[in-house]
Amino acid sequence: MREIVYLIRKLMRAGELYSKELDKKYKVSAPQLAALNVLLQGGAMPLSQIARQIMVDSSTLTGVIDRLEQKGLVSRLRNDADRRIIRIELTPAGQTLAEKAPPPVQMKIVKGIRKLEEAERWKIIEGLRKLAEMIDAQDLDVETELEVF
Amino acid sequence: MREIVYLIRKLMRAGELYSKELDKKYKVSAPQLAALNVLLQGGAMPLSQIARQIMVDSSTLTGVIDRLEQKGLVSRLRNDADRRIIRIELTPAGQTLAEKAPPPVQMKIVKGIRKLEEAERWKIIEGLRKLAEMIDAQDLDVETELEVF
DNA sequence: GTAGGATCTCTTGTATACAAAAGATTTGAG
DNA sequence: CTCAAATCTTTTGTATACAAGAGATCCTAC
Repeated sequence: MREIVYLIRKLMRAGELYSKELDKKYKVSAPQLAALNVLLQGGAMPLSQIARQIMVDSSTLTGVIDRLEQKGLVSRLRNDADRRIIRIELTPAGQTLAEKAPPPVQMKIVKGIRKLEEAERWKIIEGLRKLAEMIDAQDLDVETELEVF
Repeated sequence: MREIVYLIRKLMRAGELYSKELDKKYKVSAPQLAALNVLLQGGAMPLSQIARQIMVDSSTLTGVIDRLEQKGLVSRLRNDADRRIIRIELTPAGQTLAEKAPPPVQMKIVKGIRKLEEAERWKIIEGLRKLAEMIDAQDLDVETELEVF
């Protein structure tokens, strides 16, 4: 039980360190790469849609896109039909990078997973699913749960 | 495979939202509560030791402790034997809060886990362990793994 | 006893991350 | 048609988070 919390924290930390590493070598962090990948898969799209896909708040993504734009990897295009929407588009440089670079975070795990038996792989997925379900089922009500302690 | 990444991200996000919720209701975030709990268990100790236990960089923890100190939940005590070390100590208010409040993050999951069969619980732990091993085994070398793609 | 390395905390700089609210624009209700 | 609600992006404010390096202090080898 305590161990579960510990392990989750460990995964989170590994993800962060990985992102820094990526940033150092490729000048692109994990969230930035995630955005590029979404654009590579789905083509130009509004910021809000990217945010949904990578599960990040739009306000967070604004900054991420800013940095990608500064590096010339994406550009913002105003849509004349609906002027609220700004479509984010890969530049050629962004396209190249997105194609060349691996899916963010994934990589670290990918290599390890390849070595596992099918059964082991399932164990991981099932376990994570259970955790995710658990989190979905409960609303974020802190109060109620406190009484358990 | 993609699903694993998605699920991990989901867990991370749930953790963040949980922390904000906690902060709103108890004026203490998850990392702050984690620090308080370590102090409750282990008594007054230097910042670096707390950092190790909650797996956070010392430079990060400095800010966390600052905020706890501002709220009067901990205090910094200079050690005369070794003047580099500053022992962090729970104040009475901090002690009360740490005793009353649940272990951070844990809670959300705890409630769900209680409902699971032993076998299910094992599946989760085994899965997470496998992931964690995987991450330990590999160094953070981005380069090598890139070639796979 | 002193210089160099080790250890501990803190500062600086950058990047996430969220909520809340502001600003611009579109849409829908009446 | 018009005004309010909804939608989309940004801004603002706060909290993590890390690395790199600064500053203080201790310890060890010589």
